[in-house]
Amino acid sequence: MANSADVPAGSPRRRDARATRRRLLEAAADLFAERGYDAATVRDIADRAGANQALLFRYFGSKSALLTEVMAHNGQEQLRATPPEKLFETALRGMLTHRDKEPHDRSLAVYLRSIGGADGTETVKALGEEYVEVLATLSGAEDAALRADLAMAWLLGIGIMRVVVGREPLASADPDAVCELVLGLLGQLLDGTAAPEEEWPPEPGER
Amino acid sequence: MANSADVPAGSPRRRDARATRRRLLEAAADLFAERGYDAATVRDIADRAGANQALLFRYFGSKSALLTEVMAHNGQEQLRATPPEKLFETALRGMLTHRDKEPHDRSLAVYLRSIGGADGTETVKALGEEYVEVLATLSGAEDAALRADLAMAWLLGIGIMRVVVGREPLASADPDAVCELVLGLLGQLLDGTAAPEEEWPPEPGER
DNA sequence: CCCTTGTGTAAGCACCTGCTTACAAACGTT
DNA sequence: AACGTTTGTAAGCAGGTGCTTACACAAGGG
Repeated sequence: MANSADVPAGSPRRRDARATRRRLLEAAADLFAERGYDAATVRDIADRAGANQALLFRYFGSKSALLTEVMAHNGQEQLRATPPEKLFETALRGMLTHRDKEPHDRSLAVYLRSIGGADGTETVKALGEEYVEVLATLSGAEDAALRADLAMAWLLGIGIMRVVVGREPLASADPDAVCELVLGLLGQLLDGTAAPEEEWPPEPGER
Repeated sequence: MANSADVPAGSPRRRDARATRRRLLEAAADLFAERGYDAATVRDIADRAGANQALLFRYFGSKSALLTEVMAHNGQEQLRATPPEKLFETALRGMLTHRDKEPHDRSLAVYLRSIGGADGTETVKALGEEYVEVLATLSGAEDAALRADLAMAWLLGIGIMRVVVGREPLASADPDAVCELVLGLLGQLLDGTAAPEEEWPPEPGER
């Protein structure tokens, strides 16, 4: 942007802190999503960014601070740009259409691959909490929070099956087919029309 | 009996390879379940077993071989002792009534905490495959395998939410309440009676 | 008794981890 | 040109990892 004109077009600047910082952020998002937070090393991140790892610590302070920035940058755009009633489907489709090439939202992949980890996963858990809070607003049932947890659990499980385990036929299934199966049942769950007892409540309309 | 008199009665033998081996196996099952495979170190395992870590490698060869033996020992008992139609509920209740003190089946906890890991998780994935195969036999639907995957995904997600994330209110919810909510919907899923919005195409034969 | 065998132990090896430091080179300013 | 600041680099540190080696001790048999 505020680039000087005396530099040849191909190489904007040889020394550009902001570009390096951005490359590090990008590489970190990639590797966190591919391997999870713990398994992605700062050396690998710096290598993929074509930078020295000392710069990573100069610009971000620590590996966990890097994760925080990655999640803040990648994560909450989708969350805030999506209306609550579309949130689940959007997130589900985001996972189902997961492609490594496209610049898709990596926060879910980071979340899925980092949950089991030991260190610094507070940041990723925070993202999950935001999701489940939005989900809870969709249910009028008395135990809305529990139902939202169960919905989030299914979303999480489907993502793990698909992205990290890669189980077939789920991993290659048509996203539309999966969505139809899941969203129908999830609607029942959140609406409270899923009858716990044997006989269904005759009046579904408490909301 | 064949014990020398100068040894207290409680300790049968001071040098007992099989007892040591068993203690190592037990300690490994505990720590794999508590922290996941990657985060559990061989030093911690040996310490909890009250043994030297060199013995761990003498008896098991490697850490991943230890995991294999733990999963083979702990895992498949429940799987084989449970009739298919009860499998899902048994596994779900096993996770919901998760207590660290009781000598419950740890294989599910190992599975949940080790999935995201990088090394040697092939063994834990194999257990999941056995589960999903049994689940698939419960469904008469055409896409039984996909439905079984989705059921397994929910089981997995609920387990992760409960034992690794610890999200409330799910983590403290009454197991019966959760089972009622989940099993009802899961029955629809596997039965094929879960109807999405539109009516189903009579021949959904494309992939 | 010595000698072999099985069991337990301490120390170490090679490597990896996040992170730091000392230093070189490019830049902006004067 | 000389300076201080910013950007980049190489080397290293302290701690941890899975795993190995060398060795002490107990048993049991000849």
